[in-house]
Amino acid sequence: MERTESNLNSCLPRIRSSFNDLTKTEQKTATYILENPSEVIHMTITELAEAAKNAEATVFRLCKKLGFSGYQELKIALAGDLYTPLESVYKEVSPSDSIKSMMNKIFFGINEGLQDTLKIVDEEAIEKAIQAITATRRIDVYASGGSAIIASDIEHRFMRFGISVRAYSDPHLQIASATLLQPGDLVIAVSHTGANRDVLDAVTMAKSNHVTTIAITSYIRSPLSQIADIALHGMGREINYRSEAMASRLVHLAIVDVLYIGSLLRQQDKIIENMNKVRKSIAKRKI
Amino acid sequence: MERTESNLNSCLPRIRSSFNDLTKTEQKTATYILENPSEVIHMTITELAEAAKNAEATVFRLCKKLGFSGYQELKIALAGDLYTPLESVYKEVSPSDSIKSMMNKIFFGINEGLQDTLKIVDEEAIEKAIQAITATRRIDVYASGGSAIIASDIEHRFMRFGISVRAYSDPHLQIASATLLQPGDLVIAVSHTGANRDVLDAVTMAKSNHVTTIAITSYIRSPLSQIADIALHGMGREINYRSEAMASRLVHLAIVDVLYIGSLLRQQDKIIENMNKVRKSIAKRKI
DNA sequence: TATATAAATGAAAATATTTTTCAATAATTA
DNA sequence: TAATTATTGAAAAATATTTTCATTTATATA
Repeated sequence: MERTESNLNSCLPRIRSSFNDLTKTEQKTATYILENPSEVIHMTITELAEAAKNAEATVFRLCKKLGFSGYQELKIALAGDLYTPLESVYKEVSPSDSIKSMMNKIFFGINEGLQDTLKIVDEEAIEKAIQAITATRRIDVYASGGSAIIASDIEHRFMRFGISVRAYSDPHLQIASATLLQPGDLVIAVSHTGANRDVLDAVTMAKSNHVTTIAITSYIRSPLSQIADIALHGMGREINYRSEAMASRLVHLAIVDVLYIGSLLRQQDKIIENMNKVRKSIAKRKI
Repeated sequence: MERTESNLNSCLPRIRSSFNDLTKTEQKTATYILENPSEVIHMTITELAEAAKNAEATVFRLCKKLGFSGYQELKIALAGDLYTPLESVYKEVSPSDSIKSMMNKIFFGINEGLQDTLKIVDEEAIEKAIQAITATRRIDVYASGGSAIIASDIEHRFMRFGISVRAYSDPHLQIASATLLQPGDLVIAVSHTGANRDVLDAVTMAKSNHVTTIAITSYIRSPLSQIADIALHGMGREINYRSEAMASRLVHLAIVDVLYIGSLLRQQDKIIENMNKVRKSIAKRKI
């Protein structure tokens, strides 16, 4: 999926999110920028190239790859980043931390992930996703491993709309469901890495059936983002303690919230009726 | 290129304070910048000169006069001025909101929930919960509805510890599992309201089997919090659009992260402790 | 008011920076 | 291994910037 040029408002999160897709020399430059952002905003492309020990052309290609129109745009975005208070303090959790301190760091990391997501969000893609959701009668959700709970959440949430929503974490069921989909149906695929083979296969199958596909991943240039019709990214900077894609799943859930509320607002009348029904039934089970 | 010592974070204020000292044409340019800052950061000096209807040299002189080393420095400073931090006023999401604005509000609401949780957190309870988790060999997790995904997440996460963890969202299975639990086992019950009858029944049954119980809810005085041995609360202030416990489930997941990382760190302690024991035993043998 | 002086301005030249192109090299695939 | 593709940097081309300088405009003074 291609990116729009309209929302280029942040540089560092973008670099982090795309880092693995960069070439070796590009990574050298990217690292230099990540480590010396406040120097870079005063440097010419020639100076940066020299500092990062490669050619101007490489720096320029990096700019393009990150979605900027050129070096100037990157610098402008970087300057904006530098006044983010969040950029500053990020620490690793250590065994000697108090409970309070540990919680502080974990919660702060989550919030950072949310903030970064806000910066790199492709509003147009969110808009398209919401439109796709409000237009469909059936949603199949594919995910596995840690992302399976995101899929369950999507199932649980959108079910209230009265749409048929089903989450599949089993690869065979994913393919089976994808095979049976028809134009007008919708697939949402969730994967932290965006490189899960089973999910990719299922999405490919769905696409061959002319089904609209939405991807939710943490990496902009992941294979899943590439093949999906609509790609959404949560920038989940991770707490560095044996992180198991921790913050990212919270960020992905937050994106689900956005899709949910967005869809709700788009088709209030139809849905609110259903939701009230559901809420009343549930209330009976409560003391 | 020459370095500047100029303070970056002050282009617009600097223009305002120097405005009266500027010449007529300089003021024309200054006015244009004041009125279109977000355009200017993407313009070349030639474009700005044309837009403000005067020569490049004038624009350049303005830059110098304002204390910048050149046009680039002015733009960088301007980009810094322009950075708008996350909306601090929390409002309800409305259908007329843009995608960006909606996301801002939702993400901000989540962060507020996290911050509030930090404020009211019972560190002692967290500590006890972590101890209970690291001490047990079996965890059964009860939840239903929207909280079921929290339960799945707990299952998925703590499984990696090598403990037997099983999440039950089905009321019958919850009761069945609670009936079979034995002292030393652990129950974690998750419920947003803390008033789900089935979960309450299962927890009561578990307690009658002398099993330690941990509750994760959003309400301190909920029935579930009252009967559980250890009660954890996520303050999930909700986004006010027909919220179905939205932010709260993210906050609850964040609490799970805290328990997970906390347990991980404690186990590390335990390993070091064991190593010390071994070393001491060896020392004794040397007497 | 006319004139001298200083300040302001823009056109164009001189620099500097940026993009683009392209050939060489490295990596990958068949 | 050969063929193909991707990566890279040097250099050219295109743009952008700063500087210079002649001209214009304003200001002060006789």
